[in-house]
Amino acid sequence: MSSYDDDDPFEGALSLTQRAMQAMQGGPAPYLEGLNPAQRAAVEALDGPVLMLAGAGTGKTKALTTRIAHLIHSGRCRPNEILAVTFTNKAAREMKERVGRLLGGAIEGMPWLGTFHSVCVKLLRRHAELVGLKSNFTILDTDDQIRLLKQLILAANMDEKRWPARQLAGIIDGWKNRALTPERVKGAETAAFNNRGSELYAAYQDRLRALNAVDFGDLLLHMVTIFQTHADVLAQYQRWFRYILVDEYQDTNVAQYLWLRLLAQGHRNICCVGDDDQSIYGWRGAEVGNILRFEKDFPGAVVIRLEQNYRSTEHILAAASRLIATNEGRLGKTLWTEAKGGEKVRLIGHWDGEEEARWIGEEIEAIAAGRRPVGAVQLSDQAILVRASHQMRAFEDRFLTIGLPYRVIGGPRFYERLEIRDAMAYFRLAVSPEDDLAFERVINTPKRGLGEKAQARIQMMAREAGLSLFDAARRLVAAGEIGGKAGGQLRLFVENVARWNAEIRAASPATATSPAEDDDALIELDEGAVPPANDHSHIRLVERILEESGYVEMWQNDKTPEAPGRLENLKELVKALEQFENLQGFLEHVALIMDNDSAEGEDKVSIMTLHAAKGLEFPVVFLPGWEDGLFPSQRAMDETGQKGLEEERRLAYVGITRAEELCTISFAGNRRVYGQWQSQLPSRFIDELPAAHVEVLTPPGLYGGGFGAAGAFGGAGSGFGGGSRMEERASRADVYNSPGWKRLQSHGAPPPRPTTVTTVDHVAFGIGDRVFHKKFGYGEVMEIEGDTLVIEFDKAGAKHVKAGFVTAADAAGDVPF
DNA sequence: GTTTCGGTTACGGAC
DNA sequence: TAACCGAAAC
Repeated sequence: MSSYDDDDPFEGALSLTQRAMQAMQGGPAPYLEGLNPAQRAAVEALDGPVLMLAGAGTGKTKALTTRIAHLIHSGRCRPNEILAVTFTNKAAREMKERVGRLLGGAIEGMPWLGTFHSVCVKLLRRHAELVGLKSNFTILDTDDQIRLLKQLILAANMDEKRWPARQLAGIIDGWKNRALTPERVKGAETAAFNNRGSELYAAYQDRLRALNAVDFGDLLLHMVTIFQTHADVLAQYQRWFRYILVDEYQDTNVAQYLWLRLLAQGHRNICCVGDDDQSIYGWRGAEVGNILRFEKDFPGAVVIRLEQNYRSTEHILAAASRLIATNEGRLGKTLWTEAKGGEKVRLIGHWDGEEEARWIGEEIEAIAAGRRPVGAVQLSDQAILVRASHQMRAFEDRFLTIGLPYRVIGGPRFYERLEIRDAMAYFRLAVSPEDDLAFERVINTPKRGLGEKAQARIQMMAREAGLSLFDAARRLVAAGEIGGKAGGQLRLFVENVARWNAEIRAASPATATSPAEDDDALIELDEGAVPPANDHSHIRLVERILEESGYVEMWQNDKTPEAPGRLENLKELVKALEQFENLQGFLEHVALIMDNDSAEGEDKVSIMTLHAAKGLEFPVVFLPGWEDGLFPSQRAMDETGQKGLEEERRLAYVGITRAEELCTISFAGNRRVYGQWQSQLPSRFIDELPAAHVEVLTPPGLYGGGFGAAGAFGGAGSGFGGGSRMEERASRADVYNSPGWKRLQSHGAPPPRPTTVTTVDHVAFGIGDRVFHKKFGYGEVMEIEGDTLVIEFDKAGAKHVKAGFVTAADAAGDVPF
């Protein structure tokens, strides 16, 4: 065990321990103060299996991080002997920071705190050869995965249209989630994917191995395989990881479950934290059963419930609790709060989705202006949580129009963007020219005249000679077998890649191909992220790669409106490299990083899906689109029936419990679905809200104000408003019988419109009118040709625009509505 | 080899 | 509706 005592990789860890020891000599652990009894119990039950059932907003992370601090502080183990896994990088980061703060500022020193995937990557790099890989394997993302599968489907002579690669990817992911290797699948599920599923799965795994690559599912699957087939390796880690902690346990799939169970088998020092009511990832393989079964898996487990909520008002909590109570098979928790009073959950119906967006926009502005009885007035205190990402558009459109700053969380991610993936492929190729997938991606990007024919020749040469595509290309160039312009371009490409690679090797000879192998000492540097002491030569190299490859030039010459943004993103990518010591470290990091919460400081409204909102909280929350079919989602109900409906209900529960002070649920009577207008029914979940904790608002645009104000939802005595009857629930029937409701549904073919809002379609514009366009901004009408206007925009210049896309800008520069 | 066209599909999404 | 993809047109 001397290898880590005198080596420096653990320096952070040791200093953390030392600091903890010093703190201990100073008296009892200070961090234990401020915990409530349940939290304290969860922190102090250090040995043996513990299940922490932590309701929304009950201080789960506090308990978890304090527990880690306590493990270290009490001398039970060193930081590097704790395995702590989360699902997202964000959660891992937050945990690291908070543990560090508890123990006095150190954030390094916990090499095994990370996501399931990042921990598995580290382990798998160490034991790659046991599953036929080299330790420098690459990690494919979904995009690469699909392209690979497409090739295999075509190779199997199947019609890619009838049997799309996406679907096969889903099937294979499902198998991997359940820890099924191709051999295990063979017997069962032979009917999958036109009876070819298991065969294609096997072919895919072979192909991955040949490429020295893995997909995300493999990270877990391979480790489970290794643990199951190499008792010595498993035993080594069982000894090493003396304490195991798992966050969001309700979201674990079978593979993760097996992985954890194998590791915990010996000492059983495993603490799982979760909330069965917040299990919302069943559709991607999560098994609520894992958490429901914990006490059976680990007999004698201590079960601790965190039920005191510190986040929401009593109305919000009551609404959420009542709703979730409809689900069956819960472990059961009773959330309570000391907070009294506050606003009731608000409910409002709208004519259509656009009006809903308009109303929410106004409401957000009213709150930001302090015109609503909530303490929070920042835009960043407010969030809109939708069921499906396509719902975001109505809000984006509206907010662009009125100039309300917003931020979409979890949209298309930075590292998934086309230009970033292209650039990354160049970097991958420079680091390892034998990366065939990277080669394929950029060989003709920018266009080098190397089309299908030329690429087929490279492929053939590679297959015949057993070479990588790059080496095959090099050989073809050397032999002068590809002539003309293409030949010259290919030569240039090959020379470039070879040169870049040589420079990388010269810069860091040790890491270029074969990482040091020291299986005994489980020593790991913490990620590739290294602060200063960095000459930034790799930054200059990367800039040159982008220049010399012609990639930057390609976008500079591109006249499409996206091009400038893409160049901007490339700059950002180069900047991100500054955090890393070398290119290899960066590539490793990026493969597992999916969140991009850059520019968090700005004051903007957040828009995100309910899934993305888990773990977050906001003073003000809007929950639009509560309509049957949309939420609960028809697809979820079709796929898994009652089970799906219950998961949707948990999603609703997650949504409501994100709110601290004010929660507003809304629905629309009409909505466009796939371009078709449909009339909608309010969500059945609205029936399940407790009337006493809900206030029904009157929608705008309904003359007479009958809806809500005059007793919609039953008025006093039959639903909302009957404050004394906690158990009384709102009913959709109340909605239908209300005078306002009939006006919320359209009855004919024409696209519905809010009755009292004037649309601009038929507003006649004149030459010289000031107008507003949501993309181009303000401008002046120069010419009119039928319904097309020629507008000189202040910022964007002259454009031809259909009249329907602009609104009249009044003198104040404001927008109508 | 590249661009355009037309038919199809989409709307749960972390790593 | 719009975005995407493969096939036909250029």
